[in-house]
Amino acid sequence: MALISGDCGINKIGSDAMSVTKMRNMEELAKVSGISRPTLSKYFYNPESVRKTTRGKIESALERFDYSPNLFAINQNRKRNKTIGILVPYLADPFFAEIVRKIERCCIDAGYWPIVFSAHGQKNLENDALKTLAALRPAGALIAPLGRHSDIESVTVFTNEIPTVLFDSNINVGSAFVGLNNSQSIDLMVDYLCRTGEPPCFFEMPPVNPNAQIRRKSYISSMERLGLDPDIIRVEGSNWEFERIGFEQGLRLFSERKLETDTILCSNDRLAIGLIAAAYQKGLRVGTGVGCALRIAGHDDHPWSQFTCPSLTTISQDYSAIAERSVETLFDLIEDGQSSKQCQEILFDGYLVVRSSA
Amino acid sequence: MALISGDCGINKIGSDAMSVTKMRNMEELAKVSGISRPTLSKYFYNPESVRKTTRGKIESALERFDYSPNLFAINQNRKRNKTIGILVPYLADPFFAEIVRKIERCCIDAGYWPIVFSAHGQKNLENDALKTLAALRPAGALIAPLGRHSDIESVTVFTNEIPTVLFDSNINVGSAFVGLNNSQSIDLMVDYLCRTGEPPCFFEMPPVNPNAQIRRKSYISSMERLGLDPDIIRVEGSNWEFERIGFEQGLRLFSERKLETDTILCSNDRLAIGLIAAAYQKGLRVGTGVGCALRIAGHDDHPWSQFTCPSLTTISQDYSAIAERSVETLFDLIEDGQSSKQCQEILFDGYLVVRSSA
DNA sequence: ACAATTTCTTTACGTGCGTAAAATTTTTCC
DNA sequence: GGAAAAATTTTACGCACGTAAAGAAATTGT
Repeated sequence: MALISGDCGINKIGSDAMSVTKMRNMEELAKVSGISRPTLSKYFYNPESVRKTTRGKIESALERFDYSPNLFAINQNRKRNKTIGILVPYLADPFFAEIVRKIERCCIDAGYWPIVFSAHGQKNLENDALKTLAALRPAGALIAPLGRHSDIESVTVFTNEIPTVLFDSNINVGSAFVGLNNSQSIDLMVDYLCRTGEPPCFFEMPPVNPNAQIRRKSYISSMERLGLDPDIIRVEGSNWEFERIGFEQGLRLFSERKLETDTILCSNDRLAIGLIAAAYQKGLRVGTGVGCALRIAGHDDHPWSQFTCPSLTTISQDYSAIAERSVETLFDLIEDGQSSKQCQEILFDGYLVVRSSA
Repeated sequence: MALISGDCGINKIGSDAMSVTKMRNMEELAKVSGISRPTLSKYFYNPESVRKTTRGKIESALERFDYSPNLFAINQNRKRNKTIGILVPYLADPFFAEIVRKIERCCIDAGYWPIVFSAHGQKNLENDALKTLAALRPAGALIAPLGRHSDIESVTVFTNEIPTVLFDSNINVGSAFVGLNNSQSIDLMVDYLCRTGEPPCFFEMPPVNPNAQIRRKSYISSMERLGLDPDIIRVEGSNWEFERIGFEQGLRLFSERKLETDTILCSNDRLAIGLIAAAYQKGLRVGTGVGCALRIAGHDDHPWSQFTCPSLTTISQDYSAIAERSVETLFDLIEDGQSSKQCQEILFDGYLVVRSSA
């Protein structure tokens, strides 16, 4: 695949880098290289597809003349184009930054061209991104929807046109979903916390997406299964500034001192990061050792949860597995012409990462 | 600008969203709407540019028929296209995630189409991104280079073809640079720390980019100006996992107890986050109050530096100003046909954010 | 109601590439 | 060395749009 990798295009010979003349299009390159344009076209699609001697001629021409095919022209004309759209709700969230990074790599390795969009937590931006994405007529799309704030109809319209795999947050649209088995993971954590200390209350994230609901429900059923009373701390706000929410709600919570347990299970790590900051400010020591007033657990294994004070006990999502499986599923969908059954759901188990906070 | 915003394209009327028939191209829409294709083309470039009655007809057709112009075709054919390439070294770094977010917004508001790339900290990926970007023949590009690991020649070749504004890290290529006045900001911090306690040593970031060098030099001259001995703690590693580096080097540092001052100025916030975690683990209390063993200061006002324990005293970069000015400068460049003088440098002053860590 | 102006339609060509089919050349294989 | 197979060239068309020019239609101002 010559789109991104490979040596074609930019000449990198030291001193005469500036002396290579620029080719305006493939036609010009055909003239100066003595190779016909259709053969060049084949070469740029896949260098291996032309005879070795021809390849040699082309590549030596590429050293003397600066040329790279126009991406817009390529993608307009290919029958099945190689663009993959990626849309996440909030790219500044390291969870998404990280998983996008892995997805991008999978796409590039498979010879596709990933284009990344972020909704920045806003519904209208998500819709805009969907429109732009549709206007690109990509081969497929990987979408982590905003969730509750998604315009379901826009997403549906999109998935009707473009083969789409949803990930992270399932809004039951499109042909497949890849995500975490929240009920398993929450169960695992509740179990661990009850085994090692007081049963946890549940510090809820703003209900921005279905995961919020599923995690709350899982917490409740896990507690009931153990014969315990669920205790849920609801939070206000519906934006994506989870650390701030955790921090501010935490300050209030600790001031009012109305906690009935010393153990708090947070709906996600970013919330826990804010909560730990609030506890620190209030002089409450977090952890499992002597002199600790509070245990705090998170969920997601956020890239920085190992650097909180104390380091955060949490549930790890297998980023690589989710990324790889999402991409694989999408490629299957693309090949099948999305004829397959409706909304296949693929869930990965989370695993417990015990650190110092609980 | 109809590229992203606006109502054209996806029909959002509730019940009959599925009943609208899809137009394959502008020609088809012209037939069913009774408006000629060139006029439609004008409309999609700028809806205001056609008469109101015509606009009404088009928009009512758009409600009955699903159509949005093919982005690849548009960008292939426009004389001056509306694509803006954005390239950052590491998108999972919230600093870049945040600034990209702001840059994107500026571009969209100006009617451009931003496409984001990340080098993920790797030289070869940066080169790949530059090639892909060049193949898009964008109107312009905003690039925060990797820095020391950038392939200067590739970047030079790129900037010779595409109007480019560099930001964050200046490798003296292209027509303009927008960034922070590091020597001013470090000076400000050194001054503050000396005024309020022991003079700081300098915890260096891996020399991944020129900022690392500039900040170190600034620290040295600030200290010398105050008649003090600079004390630099060098770190190993050259990757972008700054928290980990700060944490591991911090553990070693605190074990060996060879610090000659209780005040550490970190080259950036991510390093400081790791360092604070190390101090916590070693039982060293960070802050300015009684019983504190250590003061730690950062640099950049990382989005999460307010949630460290204790919250981080740091230098704030004005993200919005840098983003806006970069985009403005680029647009000037695009208009001028990049005829202007060589490598104009625009620096913003940082300002001190005093929190609890120092 | 008329000319002047603006907007629209018609027609036609350009963009840079993909792609298909037939003709030609080169390579492979026995 | 000749036939079969593979690769390449030639020719031609398609894609979905931008854009330009000339003429027709609608609008404006008086």
